[in-house]
Amino acid sequence: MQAKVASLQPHGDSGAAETPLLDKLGRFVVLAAADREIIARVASERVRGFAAHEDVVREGDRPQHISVILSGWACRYKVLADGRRQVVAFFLPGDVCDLNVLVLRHMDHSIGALTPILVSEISRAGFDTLMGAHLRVAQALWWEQSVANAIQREWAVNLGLRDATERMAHLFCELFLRLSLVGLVSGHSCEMPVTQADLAEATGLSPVHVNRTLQELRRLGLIVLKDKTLTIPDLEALADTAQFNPNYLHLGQEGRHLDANDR
Amino acid sequence: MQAKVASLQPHGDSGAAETPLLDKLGRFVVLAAADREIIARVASERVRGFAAHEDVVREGDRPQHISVILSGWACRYKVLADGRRQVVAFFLPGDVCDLNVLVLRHMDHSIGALTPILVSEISRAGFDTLMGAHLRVAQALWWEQSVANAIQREWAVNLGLRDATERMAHLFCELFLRLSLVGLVSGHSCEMPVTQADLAEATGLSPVHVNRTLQELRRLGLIVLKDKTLTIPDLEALADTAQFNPNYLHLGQEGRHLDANDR
DNA sequence: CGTCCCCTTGAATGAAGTCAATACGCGTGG
DNA sequence: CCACGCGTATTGACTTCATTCAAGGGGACG
Repeated sequence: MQAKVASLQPHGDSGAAETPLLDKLGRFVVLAAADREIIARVASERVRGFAAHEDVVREGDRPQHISVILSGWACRYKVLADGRRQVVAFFLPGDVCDLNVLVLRHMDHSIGALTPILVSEISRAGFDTLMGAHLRVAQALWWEQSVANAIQREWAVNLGLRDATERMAHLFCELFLRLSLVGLVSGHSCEMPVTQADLAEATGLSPVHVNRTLQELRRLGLIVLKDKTLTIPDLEALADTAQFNPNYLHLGQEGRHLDANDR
Repeated sequence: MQAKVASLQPHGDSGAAETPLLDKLGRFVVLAAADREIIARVASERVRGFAAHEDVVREGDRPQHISVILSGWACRYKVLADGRRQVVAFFLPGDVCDLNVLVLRHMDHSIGALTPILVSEISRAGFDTLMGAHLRVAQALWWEQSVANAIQREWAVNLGLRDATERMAHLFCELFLRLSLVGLVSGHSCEMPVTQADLAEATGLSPVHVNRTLQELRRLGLIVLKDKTLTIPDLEALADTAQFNPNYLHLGQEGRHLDANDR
């Protein structure tokens, strides 16, 4: 009755945690050594750290660079005039924060650190290098951006029609798979370094109800969450209660035909 | 107390309704005559009609072309295994349905007509022509895509933290401004050719509650909605109750510095 | 040892959903 | 011309899910 969850197995814990971006891009296109080298170089030009709760970019800013998360978690959020906050995306290691700041000049939202983070700041010039010099890299970046958009759409679905339990379960499924892409799950566990209040802002629930929802998921034996560590004993089962369909993450090696070595 | 709504005046009813795409793109970059000509040509190669409620593309498909709405309204939606539907975007005349189908091969959602529509189907080849031949056009398409993503984010905010009244009001503000971009508002009125059930799927509310919410907005004198026509007597007032901040639509002529004639 | 942050729990309230009945147009065909 | 059916809009009564308010507990850290 549930759509196929063929690719629910965590993906490649092969990836080295130091190069989450390479891990991710390499999952879509087959990068040549030169490609990998140039990504690594551009992405290490300027590295910056932020403390938890610090803003990386703020609404209204006109950033001159793109940020890539190297370690830690961040989020994209918007604030209404009366202070209500909604997190509309989580950024995990390897995620590119905002490719389109280069075309939309003013930020229409903010990006904040959820935990202490390290980000690589890629300048316009560095970006042009990436996009121009190597076709495969440009394609990979486009793909990463497209997947981010797809995730954004799925969040709308999550907020629009899933109840609290499904919503939390869905978020956990997504984060678990995304973390597995960059080698950050081990066995059935991954880090979950955010507070219940953070989860509340991401799911549109109240902190109190997040707490109750987590207890419900625990009671059902679907998750173990303790000491900032999430364990999912049975991912299929969790996916089932979440009505989670991983297709929107486009994990299917869709771009593997774009092989840098096949010319 | 409300963020500046400087650009709340409807934009340029100058645009001819026959060329909504040109209207929109021309709002970002200044297109040369040759640019306009090539867009018009590519966009008129293959035109197709769909009846209301017909699907333009379905989840799982691998479309070989990009669709641009010429007339009528469509939507992007997702369906859960148990049949629950969530609309995650409205497409109005001039909107490009999905630039990234060219990189993400399988559709992770469907696109359906809300009213009878005419779409222009741009093939991969036509798309390459657009992107390759004229830098300005490529930039304009990127911009259109980026704005679409920004809108998607705002929908998440809408679903996550606004109550029913604010949510409906917000949707109306957005649609009104987007329609004004393509010359489809006259005075304080625009078409609203969708049913209350459609609005329900877009706002994550039940049809019954949409009805009550509409009555509430009418009672407050914020909208007149009758015979598929929406009239907003006081856009500022509606925007205020919606906590609507138009910045995410990026109406500010941000790309006007990209002038095709300034070389 | 106190303070702060985070998590937890309970009880009361409220917003939106569900169910069900009714009403209104509108086109179709008898 | 009228009866019928269908999709859409409306209304009322009841239920449910989630929020709010308020209080207490536990651990980390100065």
